[in-house]
Amino acid sequence: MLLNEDMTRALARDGLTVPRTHLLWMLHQQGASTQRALADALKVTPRNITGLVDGLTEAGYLTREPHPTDRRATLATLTPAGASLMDGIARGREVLAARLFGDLPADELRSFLDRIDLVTARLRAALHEAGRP
Amino acid sequence: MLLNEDMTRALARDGLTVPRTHLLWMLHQQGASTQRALADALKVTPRNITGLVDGLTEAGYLTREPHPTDRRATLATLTPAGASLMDGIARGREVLAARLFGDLPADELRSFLDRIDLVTARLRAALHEAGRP
DNA sequence: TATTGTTATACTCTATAACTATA
DNA sequence: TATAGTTATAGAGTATAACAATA
Repeated sequence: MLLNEDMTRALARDGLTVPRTHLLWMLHQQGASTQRALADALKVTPRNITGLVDGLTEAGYLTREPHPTDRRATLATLTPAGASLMDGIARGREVLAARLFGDLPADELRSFLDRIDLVTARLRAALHEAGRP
Repeated sequence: MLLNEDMTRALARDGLTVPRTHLLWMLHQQGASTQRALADALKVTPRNITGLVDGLTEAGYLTREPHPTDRRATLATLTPAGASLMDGIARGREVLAARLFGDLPADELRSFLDRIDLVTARLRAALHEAGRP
Protein backbone atom coordinates (compact mmCIF):
# COMPACT_ATOMS: atom_id res chain seq x y z
CA MET A 1 0.00 0.00 0.00
CA LEU A 2 2.89 2.25 0.98
CA LEU A 3 4.74 1.37 -2.21
CA ASN A 4 1.71 1.60 -4.43
CA GLU A 5 0.88 5.14 -3.31
CA ASP A 6 4.42 6.32 -3.86
CA MET A 7 4.66 4.61 -7.25
CA THR A 8 1.44 6.21 -8.39
CA ARG A 9 2.76 9.64 -7.45
CA ALA A 10 6.17 9.08 -9.04
CA LEU A 11 4.70 7.74 -12.27
CA ALA A 12 2.38 10.71 -12.56
CA ARG A 13 5.47 12.88 -13.00
CA ASP A 14 6.17 11.00 -16.25
CA GLY A 15 2.56 11.21 -17.37
CA LEU A 16 2.08 7.54 -16.54
CA THR A 17 -0.39 5.48 -14.56
CA VAL A 18 -0.02 2.08 -12.91
CA PRO A 19 -1.84 0.07 -15.62
CA ARG A 20 0.07 1.82 -18.42
CA THR A 21 3.39 1.22 -16.71
CA HIS A 22 2.46 -2.40 -16.15
CA LEU A 23 1.96 -2.76 -19.88
CA LEU A 24 5.33 -1.11 -20.63
CA TRP A 25 6.93 -3.43 -18.10
CA MET A 26 5.55 -6.48 -19.90
CA LEU A 27 7.05 -5.23 -23.16
CA HIS A 28 10.34 -4.69 -21.37
CA GLN A 29 10.24 -8.26 -20.06
CA GLN A 30 8.88 -10.10 -23.08
CA GLY A 31 9.76 -7.85 -26.01
CA ALA A 32 7.32 -6.57 -28.62
CA SER A 33 3.94 -8.30 -28.18
CA THR A 34 0.54 -8.48 -29.81
CA GLN A 35 -2.27 -6.72 -28.00
CA ARG A 36 -3.89 -10.11 -27.55
CA ALA A 37 -0.83 -11.36 -25.67
CA LEU A 38 -0.84 -8.23 -23.54
CA ALA A 39 -4.53 -8.70 -22.74
CA ASP A 40 -3.75 -12.19 -21.46
CA ALA A 41 -0.67 -11.06 -19.55
CA LEU A 42 -2.46 -8.17 -17.83
CA LYS A 43 -5.64 -10.23 -17.35
CA VAL A 44 -7.74 -7.57 -18.98
CA THR A 45 -10.00 -7.45 -22.04
CA PRO A 46 -8.53 -6.67 -25.48
CA ARG A 47 -10.69 -3.56 -25.58
CA ASN A 48 -8.81 -2.31 -22.60
CA ILE A 49 -5.44 -2.80 -24.22
CA THR A 50 -6.57 -0.61 -27.11
CA GLY A 51 -7.06 2.27 -24.69
CA LEU A 52 -3.80 1.77 -22.83
CA VAL A 53 -1.82 1.46 -26.06
CA ASP A 54 -3.53 4.60 -27.41
CA GLY A 55 -2.42 6.60 -24.38
CA LEU A 56 1.12 5.23 -24.42
CA THR A 57 1.48 5.88 -28.14
CA GLU A 58 0.39 9.46 -27.67
CA ALA A 59 2.88 9.84 -24.82
CA GLY A 60 5.65 8.52 -27.07
CA TYR A 61 6.52 5.39 -25.10
CA LEU A 62 5.54 2.82 -27.73
CA THR A 63 4.39 2.38 -31.31
CA ARG A 64 2.11 -0.06 -33.12
CA GLU A 65 4.10 -2.06 -35.67
CA PRO A 66 2.60 -4.46 -38.21
CA HIS A 67 2.93 -8.13 -37.33
CA PRO A 68 5.32 -9.73 -39.83
CA THR A 69 3.10 -12.71 -40.69
CA ASP A 70 -0.41 -12.03 -39.30
CA ARG A 71 -2.00 -9.00 -40.87
CA ARG A 72 -4.75 -8.90 -38.26
CA ALA A 73 -2.33 -8.33 -35.44
CA THR A 74 -0.15 -5.41 -34.38
CA LEU A 75 3.01 -5.55 -32.31
CA ALA A 76 3.21 -3.05 -29.49
CA THR A 77 6.87 -2.02 -29.51
CA LEU A 78 8.80 0.15 -27.03
CA THR A 79 10.29 3.38 -28.37
CA PRO A 80 13.77 4.36 -27.14
CA ALA A 81 12.04 6.64 -24.63
CA GLY A 82 9.90 3.76 -23.35
CA ALA A 83 12.86 1.38 -23.19
CA SER A 84 15.05 3.79 -21.27
CA LEU A 85 12.23 4.54 -18.87
CA MET A 86 11.86 0.83 -18.11
CA ASP A 87 15.64 0.47 -17.73
CA GLY A 88 15.51 3.22 -15.13
CA ILE A 89 12.74 1.49 -13.24
CA ALA A 90 14.60 -1.82 -13.33
CA ARG A 91 17.69 -0.13 -11.90
CA GLY A 92 15.60 1.58 -9.22
CA ARG A 93 14.17 -1.76 -8.11
CA GLU A 94 17.64 -3.19 -7.67
CA VAL A 95 18.84 -0.21 -5.70
CA LEU A 96 15.80 -0.40 -3.44
CA ALA A 97 16.14 -4.15 -2.93
CA ALA A 98 19.79 -3.71 -1.99
CA ARG A 99 18.87 -1.02 0.49
CA LEU A 100 16.06 -3.08 2.05
CA PHE A 101 17.76 -6.48 2.17
CA GLY A 102 21.41 -5.93 1.23
CA ASP A 103 22.84 -6.22 4.73
CA LEU A 104 21.09 -9.47 5.62
CA PRO A 105 23.39 -12.49 5.81
CA ALA A 106 22.67 -14.85 2.94
CA ASP A 107 21.28 -17.62 5.15
CA GLU A 108 18.92 -15.28 6.98
CA LEU A 109 17.67 -13.86 3.70
CA ARG A 110 17.13 -17.43 2.50
CA SER A 111 15.04 -18.42 5.51
CA PHE A 112 13.07 -15.18 5.33
CA LEU A 113 12.24 -15.80 1.67
CA ASP A 114 11.44 -19.46 2.35
CA ARG A 115 8.94 -18.41 5.00
CA ILE A 116 7.32 -15.99 2.60
CA ASP A 117 7.12 -18.68 -0.07
CA LEU A 118 5.44 -21.03 2.40
CA VAL A 119 2.84 -18.45 3.41
CA THR A 120 2.21 -17.60 -0.24
CA ALA A 121 1.69 -21.26 -1.11
CA ARG A 122 -0.78 -21.62 1.76
CA LEU A 123 -2.61 -18.53 0.64
CA ARG A 124 -2.83 -19.91 -2.88
CA ALA A 125 -4.19 -23.19 -1.53
CA ALA A 126 -6.75 -21.42 0.65
CA LEU A 127 -7.99 -19.32 -2.25
CA HIS A 128 -8.14 -22.35 -4.48
CA GLU A 129 -10.30 -24.21 -1.96
CA ALA A 130 -12.55 -21.22 -1.44
CA GLY A 131 -12.98 -21.12 -5.20
CA ARG A 132 -14.63 -24.56 -5.35
CA PRO A 133 -16.46 -25.21 -2.09
CA MET B 1 -1.72 -8.99 -5.73
CA LEU B 2 -2.94 -12.53 -5.29
CA LEU B 3 -5.12 -11.43 -2.39
CA ASN B 4 -6.36 -8.29 -4.08
CA GLU B 5 -7.59 -10.17 -7.15
CA ASP B 6 -9.42 -12.70 -5.06
CA MET B 7 -10.95 -10.04 -2.82
CA THR B 8 -12.17 -8.10 -5.81
CA ARG B 9 -13.88 -11.19 -7.17
CA ALA B 10 -15.38 -12.19 -3.83
CA LEU B 11 -16.70 -8.71 -3.13
CA ALA B 12 -18.33 -8.51 -6.54
CA ARG B 13 -20.61 -11.35 -5.42
CA ASP B 14 -22.03 -8.99 -2.78
CA GLY B 15 -22.31 -6.12 -5.24
CA LEU B 16 -19.29 -4.44 -3.65
CA THR B 17 -16.03 -2.95 -4.86
CA VAL B 18 -12.73 -2.46 -3.05
CA PRO B 19 -13.18 1.28 -2.33
CA ARG B 20 -16.75 0.79 -1.12
CA THR B 21 -15.72 -2.04 1.16
CA HIS B 22 -12.85 0.03 2.47
CA LEU B 23 -15.36 2.69 3.48
CA LEU B 24 -17.60 0.13 5.20
CA TRP B 25 -14.53 -1.21 6.99
CA MET B 26 -13.74 2.26 8.35
CA LEU B 27 -17.27 2.54 9.72
CA HIS B 28 -16.87 -0.90 11.27
CA GLN B 29 -13.62 0.22 12.95
CA GLN B 30 -14.52 3.75 13.98
CA GLY B 31 -18.30 3.74 14.17
CA ALA B 32 -20.62 6.16 12.38
CA SER B 33 -18.57 8.97 10.82
CA THR B 34 -19.05 12.20 8.92
CA GLN B 35 -18.25 12.08 5.24
CA ARG B 36 -15.48 14.57 5.90
CA ALA B 37 -13.84 12.15 8.35
CA LEU B 38 -14.19 9.36 5.79
CA ALA B 39 -12.58 11.50 3.11
CA ASP B 40 -9.58 12.02 5.37
CA ALA B 41 -9.42 8.37 6.38
CA LEU B 42 -9.58 7.08 2.80
CA LYS B 43 -7.33 9.89 1.52
CA VAL B 44 -9.83 10.83 -1.11
CA THR B 45 -11.80 14.00 -1.92
CA PRO B 46 -15.16 14.65 -0.23
CA ARG B 47 -16.80 14.54 -3.64
CA ASN B 48 -15.66 10.98 -3.92
CA ILE B 49 -17.22 9.98 -0.64
CA THR B 50 -20.56 11.28 -1.90
CA GLY B 51 -20.43 8.75 -4.73
CA LEU B 52 -19.32 5.83 -2.59
CA VAL B 53 -21.96 6.57 0.06
CA ASP B 54 -24.62 6.88 -2.66
CA GLY B 55 -23.77 3.42 -3.98
CA LEU B 56 -23.62 1.84 -0.54
CA THR B 57 -26.92 3.42 0.48
CA GLU B 58 -28.60 2.07 -2.62
CA ALA B 59 -27.15 -1.37 -1.90
CA GLY B 60 -28.55 -1.21 1.64
CA TYR B 61 -25.27 -1.33 3.56
CA LEU B 62 -25.48 2.10 5.18
CA THR B 63 -27.69 5.12 5.72
CA ARG B 64 -27.12 8.86 6.06
CA GLU B 65 -28.18 10.04 9.51
CA PRO B 66 -28.31 13.68 10.62
CA HIS B 67 -25.43 14.82 12.79
CA PRO B 68 -26.79 15.51 16.29
CA THR B 69 -25.18 18.95 16.67
CA ASP B 70 -23.92 20.08 13.25
CA ARG B 71 -26.70 20.45 10.74
CA ARG B 72 -24.27 20.68 7.84
CA ALA B 73 -22.90 17.22 8.45
CA THR B 74 -24.30 13.73 7.96
CA LEU B 75 -23.25 10.57 9.75
CA ALA B 76 -22.69 7.55 7.53
CA THR B 77 -24.06 4.69 9.61
CA LEU B 78 -23.90 0.94 8.97
CA THR B 79 -27.21 -0.87 8.55
CA PRO B 80 -27.57 -4.31 10.14
CA ALA B 81 -26.76 -5.78 6.73
CA GLY B 82 -23.59 -3.71 6.50
CA ALA B 83 -22.54 -4.51 10.04
CA SER B 84 -23.02 -8.24 9.63
CA LEU B 85 -21.12 -8.16 6.35
CA MET B 86 -18.16 -6.51 8.08
CA ASP B 87 -18.36 -8.98 10.95
CA GLY B 88 -18.10 -11.78 8.42
CA ILE B 89 -15.05 -10.20 6.82
CA ALA B 90 -13.40 -9.70 10.20
CA ARG B 91 -13.98 -13.35 11.02
CA GLY B 92 -12.63 -14.40 7.63
CA ARG B 93 -9.43 -12.46 8.24
CA GLU B 94 -8.85 -14.24 11.51
CA VAL B 95 -9.47 -17.65 10.02
CA LEU B 96 -7.07 -16.92 7.18
CA ALA B 97 -4.39 -15.55 9.49
CA ALA B 98 -4.66 -18.67 11.66
CA ARG B 99 -4.32 -20.86 8.62
CA LEU B 100 -1.31 -18.95 7.26
CA PHE B 101 0.61 -18.42 10.51
CA GLY B 102 -1.14 -20.47 13.18
CA ASP B 103 1.38 -23.30 13.32
CA LEU B 104 4.45 -21.09 13.69
CA PRO B 105 6.08 -21.15 17.15
CA ALA B 106 5.57 -17.82 18.86
CA ASP B 107 9.25 -16.85 18.79
CA GLU B 108 9.58 -17.61 15.08
CA LEU B 109 6.49 -15.58 14.33
CA ARG B 110 7.97 -12.75 16.39
CA SER B 111 11.24 -12.70 14.48
CA PHE B 112 9.42 -12.96 11.16
CA LEU B 113 7.24 -9.96 12.03
CA ASP B 114 10.25 -8.05 13.38
CA ARG B 115 12.03 -8.52 10.08
CA ILE B 116 9.01 -7.28 8.19
CA ASP B 117 8.80 -4.25 10.46
CA LEU B 118 12.45 -3.47 9.81
CA VAL B 119 12.05 -3.69 6.06
CA THR B 120 8.93 -1.55 6.22
CA ALA B 121 10.74 1.10 8.25
CA ARG B 122 13.57 1.15 5.72
CA LEU B 123 11.10 1.45 2.89
CA ARG B 124 9.43 4.35 4.62
CA ALA B 125 12.79 6.05 5.10
CA ALA B 126 13.76 5.50 1.47
CA LEU B 127 10.49 6.96 0.21
CA HIS B 128 10.84 9.89 2.57
CA GLU B 129 14.30 10.68 1.24
CA ALA B 130 13.18 10.30 -2.36
CA GLY B 131 10.43 12.77 -1.56
CA ARG B 132 12.90 15.60 -0.74
CA PRO B 133 16.03 15.15 -2.83
C1' DT C 1 -15.49 -20.67 -38.45
C1' DA C 2 -12.24 -18.53 -35.29
C1' DT C 3 -9.26 -14.73 -34.04
C1' DT C 4 -7.42 -9.69 -33.79
C1' DG C 5 -8.39 -5.40 -32.87
C1' DT C 6 -11.78 -1.62 -33.08
C1' DT C 7 -16.15 1.15 -32.34
C1' DA C 8 -20.20 1.81 -29.29
C1' DT C 9 -21.90 2.06 -24.78
C1' DA C 10 -21.87 1.99 -19.76
C1' DC C 11 -20.20 1.82 -14.92
C1' DT C 12 -16.84 2.91 -11.12
C1' DC C 13 -13.27 5.63 -9.11
C1' DT C 14 -10.94 9.68 -9.14
C1' DA C 15 -10.15 14.98 -9.35
C1' DT C 16 -11.16 20.24 -9.58
C1' DA C 17 -14.27 23.97 -9.35
C1' DA C 18 -18.45 26.33 -8.23
C1' DC C 19 -22.39 26.44 -5.15
C1' DT C 20 -25.71 25.89 -0.90
C1' DA C 21 -26.51 25.51 3.69
C1' DT C 22 -24.74 25.96 7.90
C1' DA C 23 -21.15 27.23 11.57
C1' DT D 1 -15.02 33.70 6.91
C1' DA D 2 -14.65 28.75 7.05
C1' DT D 3 -16.60 24.13 6.73
C1' DA D 4 -19.80 20.00 5.10
C1' DG D 5 -21.65 18.18 1.40
C1' DT D 6 -23.54 18.56 -3.30
C1' DT D 7 -23.88 19.49 -8.41
C1' DA D 8 -21.23 20.00 -12.77
C1' DT D 9 -17.68 18.39 -15.54
C1' DA D 10 -13.77 15.57 -16.97
C1' DG D 11 -10.42 11.72 -17.41
C1' DA D 12 -8.75 6.94 -16.57
C1' DG D 13 -9.68 2.02 -16.14
C1' DT D 14 -12.73 -1.57 -16.66
C1' DA D 15 -16.50 -4.56 -19.00
C1' DT D 16 -19.84 -6.51 -22.72
C1' DA D 17 -21.49 -6.60 -27.34
C1' DA D 18 -21.35 -5.90 -32.23
C1' DC D 19 -18.40 -5.48 -36.23
C1' DA D 20 -14.51 -5.50 -39.92
C1' DA D 21 -10.51 -7.59 -41.61
C1' DT D 22 -7.91 -11.52 -41.75
C1' DA D 23 -6.67 -16.41 -40.73
